[in-house]
Amino acid sequence: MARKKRVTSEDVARLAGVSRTTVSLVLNNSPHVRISAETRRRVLEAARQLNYYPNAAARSLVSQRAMTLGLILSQTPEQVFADPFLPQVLLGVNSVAQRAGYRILLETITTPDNRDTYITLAREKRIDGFILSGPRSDDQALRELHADGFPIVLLGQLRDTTIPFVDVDNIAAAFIAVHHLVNLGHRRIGLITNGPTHYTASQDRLEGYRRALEKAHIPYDPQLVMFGNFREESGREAMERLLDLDPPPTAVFAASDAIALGAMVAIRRRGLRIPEDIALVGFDDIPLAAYVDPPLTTVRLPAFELGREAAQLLVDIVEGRPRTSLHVTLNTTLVVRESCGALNLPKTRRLN
Amino acid sequence: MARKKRVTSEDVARLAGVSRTTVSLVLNNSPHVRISAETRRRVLEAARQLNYYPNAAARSLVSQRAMTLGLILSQTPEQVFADPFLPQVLLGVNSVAQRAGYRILLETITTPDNRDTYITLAREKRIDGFILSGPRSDDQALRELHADGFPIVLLGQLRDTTIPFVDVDNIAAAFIAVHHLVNLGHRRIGLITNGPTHYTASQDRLEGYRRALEKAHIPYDPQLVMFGNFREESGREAMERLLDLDPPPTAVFAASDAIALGAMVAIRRRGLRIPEDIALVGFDDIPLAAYVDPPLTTVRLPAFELGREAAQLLVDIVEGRPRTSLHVTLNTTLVVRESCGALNLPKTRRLN
DNA sequence: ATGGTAAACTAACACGTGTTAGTAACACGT
DNA sequence: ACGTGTTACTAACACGTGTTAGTTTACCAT
Repeated sequence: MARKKRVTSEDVARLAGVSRTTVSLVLNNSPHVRISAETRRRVLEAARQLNYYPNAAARSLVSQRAMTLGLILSQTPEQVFADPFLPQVLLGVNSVAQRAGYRILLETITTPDNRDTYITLAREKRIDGFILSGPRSDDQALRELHADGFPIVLLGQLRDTTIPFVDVDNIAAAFIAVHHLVNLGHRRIGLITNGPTHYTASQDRLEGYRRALEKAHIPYDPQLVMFGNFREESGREAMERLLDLDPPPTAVFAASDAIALGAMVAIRRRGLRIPEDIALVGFDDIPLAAYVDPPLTTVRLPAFELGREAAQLLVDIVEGRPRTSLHVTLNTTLVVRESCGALNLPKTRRLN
Repeated sequence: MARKKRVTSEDVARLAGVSRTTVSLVLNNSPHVRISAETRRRVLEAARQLNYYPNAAARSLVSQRAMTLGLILSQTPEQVFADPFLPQVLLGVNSVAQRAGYRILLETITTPDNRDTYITLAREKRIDGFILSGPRSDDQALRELHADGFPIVLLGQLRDTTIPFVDVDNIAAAFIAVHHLVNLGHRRIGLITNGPTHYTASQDRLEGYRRALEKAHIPYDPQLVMFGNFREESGREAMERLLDLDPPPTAVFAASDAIALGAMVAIRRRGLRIPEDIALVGFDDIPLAAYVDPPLTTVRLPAFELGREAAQLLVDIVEGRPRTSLHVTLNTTLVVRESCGALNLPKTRRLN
């Protein structure tokens, strides 16, 4: 007996004995319009009774707003697969979006050639703006979209553009990490980057490393700098090359925890101890970091906050709210555990 | 000089010198209609030249299809926060959705009272169907939606409904895990559930445990069964109570890796060794499992496949494709590492 | 010539909402 | 009586597309 026909505002109007316009005005709480309390009650009652929900497509067609934000992950499948921060970033984005009445459309761009899928999303007006994680500098369509005034927020940076972004201060973070090792007395400190230097983040972490050395009047030695490619395996290989040096470094800053994990494997294979023979500091604070043996000293990435700030910035842009700055840089914190040697624990074995 | 005005199919029609209908027919490759090659070429050229993208709202208004699927995560914030499978499930869903031309709208329901947000999503026709992870049996609105014929696929199960689902065979998985311990000679095997038994998954894993004992003619001893609440902490406490038994079990099946991790802490605090004093098997195969000391033997959850199958099932339902079964059960695999004692490794210390 | 058919295209409606411009009714001050 | 303003409401347009029913043109068999 259930009406299969869709319920429209027309039906609500008829039941309440008013016009469709009045229904719209009541349901959207339009200001500048005074509707009598009695009429208002009748409309709301009719809507409830008919279980009326306004059609989203019709609404966004006329209002020119999709009330939807895109979250675009531009990463290789493996990167997404093992991304321990995705849930946290997502929650951060969600917390803001929900309050502001937006939904989240999630898209993963696993190969550069289907990058146009998020351009389509924007051009079709299916989303009002998007957050792009992992922007690539060769993305021409992205620049065009930005030039057309489409709201975009990057998670990460594109140095040669003015596109709004939210990012971590990688230079400062790396500086603090390396400075910490300097303070512990190390003078021969190796670096394994998390990725190639055409990635802004990798480049910045290298810069932070250099500045920390400079401040301590330690000459920069290119031999001590190795380049990883995000994968654990590359961290292991880089560490092996560092250990082959004569003399090897006494401490190493691995610019990602994945790299650090690989480095730990290499160090152990040589029968060396952490932190006694080689002190190690990572970057990211993935969940694993606290569990490895010894627990990894690392730089904590404020994943939830990154998502939250990016969403807030995007919503502000979409809604035309003025902002003092369109570039947000968040601070990191150094989480001191045992791999750096700063904590002198009783010399009994940890964990068992 | 760029036209700020939106480009519509009207503009394309004008430039190509045809009617708007012809533009639509060409762009949508409508069958049953024969358009001359020359006209077709002119239309496509005009569309390209004007950088035309059809408006999604208008299209979905008239077609009554949103071409969007919802992915609803009904979990507490902490659960989402630390969910190591979310990225994989997402990729699985994405792989199918992308091929079928659907987008993914992601919603997280962190408290039971904003559960109506996904009902709204459906009623507003913003999505054509959804995948619900973590359904609760007291969700009345969900049942109504299903009764109205709205396409829904559960990730997990709701036993007293006929709602389509994709799930893992928890009974078989637990059976295999416990059977493995039996094969290793254990007769006094403890169980720590991952959650309360009103969760279908928890209940099923308990059932698998019972069946494995039954098959080995080991009497079921309620004293050996403890109940966790998903959190690591609860695993530690449960394990302590198991160790207080006289005699304590020689092996324990922890029905989630988080629980197993907590159990490991408790075991070590007593100065006992894994697997020599207590053999341990977990469930989930989170990334951490391979890294803890000793590496955890556990049941691998096919996260990517769960997402993929759920999406495929949902797309089939939405598009009215006939399916032989609306209930999909996926198999798990037992990943044998060292915590169960099956691998007799050289007695040197692992990891360092 | 004529009727019939197919190809190629178009006019016009439908989808469901937000909103502007307008109207009727009424109160009120002069 | 008359203009002015306010209240409470409605008619009608706009949003941009898919699609049905219909029209014109060209071609062909009789």
